Amino acid sequence: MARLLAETADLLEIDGGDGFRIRSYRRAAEAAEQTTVDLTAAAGDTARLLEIPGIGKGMATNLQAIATSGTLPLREELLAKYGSSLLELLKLPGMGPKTVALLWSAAQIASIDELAEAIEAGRLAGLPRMGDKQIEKLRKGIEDYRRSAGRYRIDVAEEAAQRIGAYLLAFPGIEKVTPAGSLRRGRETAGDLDLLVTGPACAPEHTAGAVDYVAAYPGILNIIAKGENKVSFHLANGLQVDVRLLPSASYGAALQYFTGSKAHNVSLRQRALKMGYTLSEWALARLDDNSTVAAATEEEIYAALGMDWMPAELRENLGEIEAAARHALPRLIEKSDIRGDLHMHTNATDGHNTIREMAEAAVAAGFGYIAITDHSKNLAMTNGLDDKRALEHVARIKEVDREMGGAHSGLRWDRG
DNA sequence: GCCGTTTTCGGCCCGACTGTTTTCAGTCG
Repeated sequence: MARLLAETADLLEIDGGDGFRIRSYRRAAEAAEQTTVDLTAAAGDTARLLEIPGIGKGMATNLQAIATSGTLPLREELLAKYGSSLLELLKLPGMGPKTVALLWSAAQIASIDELAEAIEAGRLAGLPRMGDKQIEKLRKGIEDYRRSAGRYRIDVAEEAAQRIGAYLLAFPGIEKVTPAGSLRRGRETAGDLDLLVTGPACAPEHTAGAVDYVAAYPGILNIIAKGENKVSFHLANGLQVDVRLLPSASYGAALQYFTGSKAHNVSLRQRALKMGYTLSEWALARLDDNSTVAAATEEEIYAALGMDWMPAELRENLGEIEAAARHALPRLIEKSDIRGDLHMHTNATDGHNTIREMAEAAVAAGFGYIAITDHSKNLAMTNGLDDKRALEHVARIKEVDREMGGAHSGLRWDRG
């Protein structure tokens, strides 16, 4: 349902529809994706649908149409006019609805393949806003899109963040590098990597040296954009990295802004406006005289908005803004809440560390208990413990427990 | 098309970067 509503928003945009109506479809798509209400089951209950923020009378009707017919009339109408392959064009970088509409009306281009052909045939030259650079950008965009599309596992993004961070910190005048975006929010995947950088080298008007240094990072495949405050590039694995240089006075505002999520930020800025403020990546400022209210830390920005600061993991616009205003944020499970580990392999089979090392690491992590769960011998396991080695292993566990002052009160051996 | 702590009408988030349009439109995050 969310996808169909989002597609309808895209089609409306290509069609030149009202921007606010388009935004309503986007908002409804997000609402459909995030709600815990079973929309198919609730389709007959209009009042229930209307309780969902972003769903009004029209969207309730749309959801009901999707539940019964699998689509909605407006989407069908627009698809009949434009065809579904137009939607794929929007996925190319730099390609928005206005450009798609232009290509469609001026050159009858309705798909990525047709666009590639038109570029090869030189049919784009002479169209409005289609200079050499723009055409080359599209050509490159098609290449990139066909090669790599999608999101990256968080550990991939994390490793890239560490490597780039170490490189950046070597530049004189760069003092701090902080990953923002989905990496900071602890999502499982990241679409791109946002790195915020501050220090004397990031002072306004004096960023040129630092910008050049960023753009000289050895792992860069190609530079997407390079300005006064920002450098965007692709790494060899296709991951897009946005590096932003900020004065420390704005660091909190920028960190808040680039951590997102987008939905969280939109809600937060609406709240700011209602309170007579405007929130940007530079500061929370008064609407009337533009004077800064808060900017240096996230804490003071949230406080000025009448809210508690919240961990980045909560910022998905799923009720956390209201909860923070009521001072009723939930406590997140932290690493320190983990009491033990019930699945550990040692180097007796396919682990990498000894019993003693595992036990010491567990103590250091504050665990109350661990379970050593090495493999027994079976057909699939080449290095599993036979009965004799297993008994020796247990004896060694008892020995380590004794050496480390344990009472081995709960020690037992179960053959699995 | 949605929404409401002055409103059922009249609003709706904000700024950077790019390319090409001599003053700005389009895209992006």
